[in-house]
Amino acid sequence: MLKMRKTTIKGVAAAAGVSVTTVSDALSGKGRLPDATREKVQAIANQLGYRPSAIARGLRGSGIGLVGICIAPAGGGGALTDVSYWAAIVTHASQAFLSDGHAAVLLPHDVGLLETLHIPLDGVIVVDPLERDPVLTFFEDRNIRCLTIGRDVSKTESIWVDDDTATGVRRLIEATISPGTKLAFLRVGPIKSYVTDAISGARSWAADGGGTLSIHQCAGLESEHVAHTVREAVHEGATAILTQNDRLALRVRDVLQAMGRDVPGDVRLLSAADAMELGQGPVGISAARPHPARLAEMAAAKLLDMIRGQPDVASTMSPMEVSIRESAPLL
Amino acid sequence: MLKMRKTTIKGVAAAAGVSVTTVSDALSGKGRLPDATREKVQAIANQLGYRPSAIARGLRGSGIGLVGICIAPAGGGGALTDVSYWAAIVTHASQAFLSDGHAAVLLPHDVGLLETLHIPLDGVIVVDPLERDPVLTFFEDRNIRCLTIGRDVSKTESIWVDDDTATGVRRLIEATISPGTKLAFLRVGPIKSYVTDAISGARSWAADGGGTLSIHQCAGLESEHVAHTVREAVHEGATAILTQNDRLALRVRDVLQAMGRDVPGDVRLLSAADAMELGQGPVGISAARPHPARLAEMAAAKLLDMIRGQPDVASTMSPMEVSIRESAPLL
DNA sequence: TTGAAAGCGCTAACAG
DNA sequence: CTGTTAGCGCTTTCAA
Repeated sequence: MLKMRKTTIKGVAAAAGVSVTTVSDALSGKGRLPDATREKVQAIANQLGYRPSAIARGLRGSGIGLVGICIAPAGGGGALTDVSYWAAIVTHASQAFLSDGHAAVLLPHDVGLLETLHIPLDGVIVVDPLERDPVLTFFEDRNIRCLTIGRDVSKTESIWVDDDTATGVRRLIEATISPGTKLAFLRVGPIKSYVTDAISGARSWAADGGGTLSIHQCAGLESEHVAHTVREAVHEGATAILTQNDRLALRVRDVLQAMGRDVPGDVRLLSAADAMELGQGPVGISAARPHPARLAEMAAAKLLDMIRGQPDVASTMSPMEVSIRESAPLL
Repeated sequence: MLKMRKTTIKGVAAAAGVSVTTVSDALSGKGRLPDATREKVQAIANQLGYRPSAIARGLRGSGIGLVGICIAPAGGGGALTDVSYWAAIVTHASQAFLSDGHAAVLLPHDVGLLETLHIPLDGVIVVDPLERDPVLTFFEDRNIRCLTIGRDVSKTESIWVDDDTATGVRRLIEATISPGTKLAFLRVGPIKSYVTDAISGARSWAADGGGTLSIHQCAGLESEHVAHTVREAVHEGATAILTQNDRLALRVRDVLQAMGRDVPGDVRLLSAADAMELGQGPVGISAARPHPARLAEMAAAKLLDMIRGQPDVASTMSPMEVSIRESAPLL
């Protein structure tokens, strides 16, 4: 099979015996040509298998219809539930972009790699940015419109979409933890906005006389680290544990069981981020419910607005519901 | 803040008092300019925040470094396990592309949408193509290099990477189902190559005197449909059921339990596609193990070879292991 | 060692 | 109604 040069607009023009303008107009529906000409040109273009070059078209100005999705790595070697969160965001955002004629490019959360990429992006969504995230600076530097799901707490000027984790967590605690309780918050991995928010939710509960709060950092998601931290918390008298996320909650549940502590009898267990898995197993775990799909759709819509040059795009907090389960039933 | 026009190579040239050629050479390392000139130009470019336009660069020929990933929709409103399969493929393929300077674009499995997209693709991976998949024709028509994970069984000329489901399933059956057994295969959803393969694996087992095989089509994944089909199979005397995939297997397990049939006592249960979830729950389900991550890496590597113009890219079958669990223990 | 100029494929002014 | 022409930003001969 011969590798012939792709047919260009010039080829079509020649074959049809018209000018390139006529071809361009005929195919794009601009300029009112007589239907006869238009159809003739279309027929010939079709027959020649002509496909306008997206690159050449993009060169004239407006970009090429590409939007990036850049996902920060999860806390502890993401598997399980990060995947479904992540997948929900990617599919929903991507779908929203598609229905606007844009396509989503998967971007690495790594400036080194990003620098090698040279892709003409109309905008980017960064998911769960870290504190002072260099990736955000990267996009800022090249004037690429950027919107985050979750926030870089160090940036004030940025536009974002986020779950209202502070309020969600506070409500979750109020509904399930009796006043005066010693509550331990368990963190793990890099600082993301939802963690900060969860902590401030818990803090506000404590500050308003709900109880006392202590914060514990887990070295990792491995059982031994989790066990160590849980022991520490329990030893200090905590009778309720709030974990940063679902995976940590599952580990804590296992650890408590192994320690012979009853959930919720001896210790109540909560998670700041829900996931299907929390509903399964011996003792379902109460949690605040993030809405990745909704966030993704909002983020995509807003980013598209920004791309269209809309001036008044604002950040949005999305309210959370809570899932009450056996690990911390209603008071 | 002023919205100034982006600095182009011309701007840099003017600012540096040299020609555009010099700028181009200085930045791309071509043509042996004196280091003095080069550094000076680079400094100025840097200071002006100059970023060469990927589009303009691509216009000269070679494309822009984009590769598509196009995933066919799963059987019954994909959730659960499709997600992890899908995610493994997307992340691993995308990573492989990145390390070669390419970026992955998420493409819809829908020619209508694809037509609106106009993205300059160097190649595409289509995941789990359907029979006579129009999407494949679409890419073929525009001379876009295409490679599939799973195969379109109707296409002979195409290049693919696939699990060797036929052999895997046959081994799974041989290891767990005693000769002479009536085995029922349960299908659901669109025809994909792994289904065809699973069936031919089972057929070859039956043909070689292993037992008898009947094939049943489920109308959907809803409990009532599954229950209906299972009842049908059991009524015909089947004492072993092999399902097309994990989700169907989970449903069948529930249905059998609801019918008061013991697994594996009354009926042995197998799945042609493994997933983490099959290892959980009251009775773990034996299954053949697909390797999405490995397939994705192989697919990406091969596609990149094709893009580089390598002539001898061939299809590959990847061997499967099996997971033996309680639903069908070793004979 | 450097610069001028010719495109790459397409669209949008501007003439005819 | 249709054709000519001038770019879009860059790379790449080919001269100077």
